[in-house]
Amino acid sequence: MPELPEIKSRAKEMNQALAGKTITGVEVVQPKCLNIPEEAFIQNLTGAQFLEAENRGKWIFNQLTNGWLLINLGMGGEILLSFRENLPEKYRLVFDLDDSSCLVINFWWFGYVHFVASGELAAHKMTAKLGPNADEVSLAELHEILKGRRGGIKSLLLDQSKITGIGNAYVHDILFLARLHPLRTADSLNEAEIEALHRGIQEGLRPSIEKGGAFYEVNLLGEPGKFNGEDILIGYKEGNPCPICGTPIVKIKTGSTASYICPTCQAI
DNA sequence: CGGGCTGTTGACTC
DNA sequence: AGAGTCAACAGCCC
Repeated sequence: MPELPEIKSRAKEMNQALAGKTITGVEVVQPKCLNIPEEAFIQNLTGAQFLEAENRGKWIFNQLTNGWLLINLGMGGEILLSFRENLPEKYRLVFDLDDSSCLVINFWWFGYVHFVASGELAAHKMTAKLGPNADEVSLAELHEILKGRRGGIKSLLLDQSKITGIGNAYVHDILFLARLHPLRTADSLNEAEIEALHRGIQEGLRPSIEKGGAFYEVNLLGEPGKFNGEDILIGYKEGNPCPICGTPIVKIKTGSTASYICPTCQAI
C-alpha cells in the first residue's frame, strides 16, 4: 500500500538514480496500465532522457526531455533499478537505460504508468485535480480544506483532490494522533482540533518518510523500508492496548473501509 | 478449492 | 456535496 512516505522515498531515489539517463528500449507486459496505445507509449519514451523526479501524493512525476512519465503503484508494487540478467519473476514494464541497467515496474493491482507530452499535464485527468501534498499542507491551508465540508473527516483525508498522499494505511495513526474519530464531520472541528489534525498529519507521516517508507514496500534496490510494525501506533492492531490509555483498539466499519481506533481517545 | 479480505481510483447512482 | 456501490491487472488466509 504505497502512500506518501513510500512514494516520496521512491521519487527521491529515482531522482538520484535516473537523472541524465536515457531510455533505450521499453518492454510492456501489461498494456492496460498505459494511458495511450502501447506503440505510441514505446515510441514516445524510447530516446527520452530523465531530468527530474518528484512526488505528488501517491503519484511519481518523472520529468523527461519530451514530457512526463507518471507512475502510480495502486495497491502495492515495486520500482526496481536492476539489470536484464536479474529481472524479478513478475513485472509489468521494463525501461532499458543507456548504462545497461533497467528500471523494472511491478504492481499487483490497479497500477498506472502514463506518458504525458510536455505542456499537456493539465489535460491528464488523473493527476490534474490532485490537492497539495499532505506533508506540505500548512495550518491555514488545512482550514480552507475543512471549511464548509459536512462529510466525515476520514473520507476527506482520503480524498486526493483535497489533500494528496494519505491512504487507508496511515490514516488510522493520523486520526489517533489527533484524537479524532474518523466519522467526525470536517466542519465540526474546533480550532484546537484542527491544529491537532495538522500535527497528526505531520507526525503520522514524518517518521515513515524519514525511514524510507514502510517495511512492506521496497526501495529501488529491493531493500524494505525501515518504518516497522512497532512504529505503527494503532493501525491494524485490533485488541492491542491503546498506547495512551490502555483501552483495547477496535476495528470499526467506516463506509466501505475499516478503521482502527481507540474508543476512549477518539470518542465521536 | 472457494470465499472473503486487503492498500487505489474513477464512474456512476441517489 | 457526499455517501454508497461497482469494477478494474493479485495474493493471502482460512
